Amino acid sequence: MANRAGVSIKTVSRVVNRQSNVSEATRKAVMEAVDALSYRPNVFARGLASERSFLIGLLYDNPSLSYAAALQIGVLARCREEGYHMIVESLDAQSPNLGSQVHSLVTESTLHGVILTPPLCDMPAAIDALNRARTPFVRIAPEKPLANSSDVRIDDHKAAYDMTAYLIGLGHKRIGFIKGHPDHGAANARFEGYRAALAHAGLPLIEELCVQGFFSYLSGMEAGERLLSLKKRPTAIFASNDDMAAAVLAASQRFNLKIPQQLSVAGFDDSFVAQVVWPRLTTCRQPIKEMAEAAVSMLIQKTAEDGPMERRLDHELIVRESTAPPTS
Amino acid sequence: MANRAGVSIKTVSRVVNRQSNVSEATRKAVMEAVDALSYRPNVFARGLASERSFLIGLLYDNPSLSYAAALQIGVLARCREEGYHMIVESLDAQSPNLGSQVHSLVTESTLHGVILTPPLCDMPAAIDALNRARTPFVRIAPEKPLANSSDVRIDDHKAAYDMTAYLIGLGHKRIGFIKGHPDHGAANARFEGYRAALAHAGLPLIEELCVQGFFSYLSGMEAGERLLSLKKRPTAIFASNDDMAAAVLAASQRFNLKIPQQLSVAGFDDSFVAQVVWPRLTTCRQPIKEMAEAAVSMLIQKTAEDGPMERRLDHELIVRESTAPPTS
DNA sequence: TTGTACGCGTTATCAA
DNA sequence: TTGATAACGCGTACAA
Repeated sequence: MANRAGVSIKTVSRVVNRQSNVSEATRKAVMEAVDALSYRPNVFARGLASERSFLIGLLYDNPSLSYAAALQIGVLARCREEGYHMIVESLDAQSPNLGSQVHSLVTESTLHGVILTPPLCDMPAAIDALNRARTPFVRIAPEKPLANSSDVRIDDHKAAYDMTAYLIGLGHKRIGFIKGHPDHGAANARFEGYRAALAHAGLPLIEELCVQGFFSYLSGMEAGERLLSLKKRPTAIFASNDDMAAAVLAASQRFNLKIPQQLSVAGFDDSFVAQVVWPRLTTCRQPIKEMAEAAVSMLIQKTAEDGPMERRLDHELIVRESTAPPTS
Repeated sequence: MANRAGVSIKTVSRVVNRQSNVSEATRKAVMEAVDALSYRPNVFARGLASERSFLIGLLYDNPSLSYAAALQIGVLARCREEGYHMIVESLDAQSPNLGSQVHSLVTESTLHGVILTPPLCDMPAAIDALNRARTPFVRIAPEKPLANSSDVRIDDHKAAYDMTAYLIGLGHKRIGFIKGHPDHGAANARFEGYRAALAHAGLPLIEELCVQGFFSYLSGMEAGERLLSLKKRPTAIFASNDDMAAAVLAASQRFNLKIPQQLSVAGFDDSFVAQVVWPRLTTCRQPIKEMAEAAVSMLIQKTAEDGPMERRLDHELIVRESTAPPTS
């Protein structure tokens, strides 16, 4: 114990926890001892004795690794600043016992808070379990706001609207759309944004130009091939994420289409692949790291019962080489 | 407590920990109660009372997100099977107080074991700290074996040798090589493998064809541009990982080079990008997920003091569309 | 095969 | 402002 090295007994606790009621003199003495012995309060003892576990749970079931990885960077950064740790779990959103899995998880570890990523954030079973365990959570990019629940998101509707409007502004009239995974709220919002932009420009929504994808590269490939096999193919394709857009790029190679001369391709997320494929993707940047940081901050501040908060961050249209005016 | 619901008191502990000395009858009774009350032993109480924390730490400082992400999938899978949890921390390998950071981390959390990824696995400060805290650890793809330390790896030397030999077999004689980050042991092993294959084929090692990269896309881009600007440019380029190989693909676009007709490109890892770029990359598959699983298994088995183990997994040459015989 | 007492390192409560 | 003491929920050692 540092108390021996210092002067007092478990006033150490007060110092470590930055409580008041400590004289500057003893505080200093304790801090020195802490440094000298490189003392660190044991996480388990803390967790056991108090409510505070200093553990943030990141729960995900996401086909896109890059999305989850980017999220983690933000979570880790904030955790480090605040002396928290991140524990990550992958769950199957479709599992019938998702609820009990989540419940086990949080009661087992008495997590300080949980970050729910899509599509988990829209699973009633998960949310119920969290509420039951009285564990604070914040949802990332959920389908719709929920009473008594915090979330952080971008305006997916507007983002997709902006992208579509940009393509229309380029002169495109036949714009294909590859939808995202139907379980993800953001996917639907993006499709609605696309529709709204078409409508606003007086362009018809053409059924055969809207095909279902699932955010995965493979699904993007299939969707892309279907769109490019059309008798009247689109002059531009807007995919709901970058992985699928990259797949469209690959598919267009098979059809011997020059990008962007014969086909414009746009993605969403501005993930790593967007900058790695050739031509680089025009896309919509989602500030994933910042979203993660905001989520952690909300969880930590939540010590006081402030009620649910919502935080909406800005997206950004990133124009690169995969889009251009149609040639015809 | 489930004991009330069941019959006995803390025989629950025995059942939960799968100890012997429990009659089938009581075991069943307890299990039912456990299910009924959805009881979960508290991680903190366990960690405090025993040595076992059921927490595996994954420590990384890796420029490549995809590598870390792939690793996590494997770790998570094994953890789930064994009832462990994964806590991940990102560290700065260059930080002067890396040692104390690692030390804090493990003493704070009494981690059951730690997985050290490159380049952390070759940092004496980190290893010392772990030894000091008497925390078991296994190193992924370290530079060289260490006394008293477990590791899991592939044979990077042979893998690079195989790839180089494949390119030579195709007829290439001027094969550029983009090195990986010098802090990563695997990077050096790969370069040596490349050299050995050249030597074995009686081909000279041409200085200007070997350029330094750092595993990042950007560094691959710069290295690629340098190689392609050469008066006598190589007919093939072998990059130490896929991110850099993808960058070479992009760079070759600027030079108006057709892949693979005018330039063959090979990568390493078989990461997501390898299949997403066009043409898809010929690469060397590293079973990252399996390596991670093996690492966790070693950590968990290590309950008994078996001494250090080494595990070497197989690599696999994956030939795709980015390589072909030279045209000249 | 099962139960009892004790302690793990910290925080919380209440006195001093 | 500080210090004693009792939890926190479990595992371990030993007794029954």
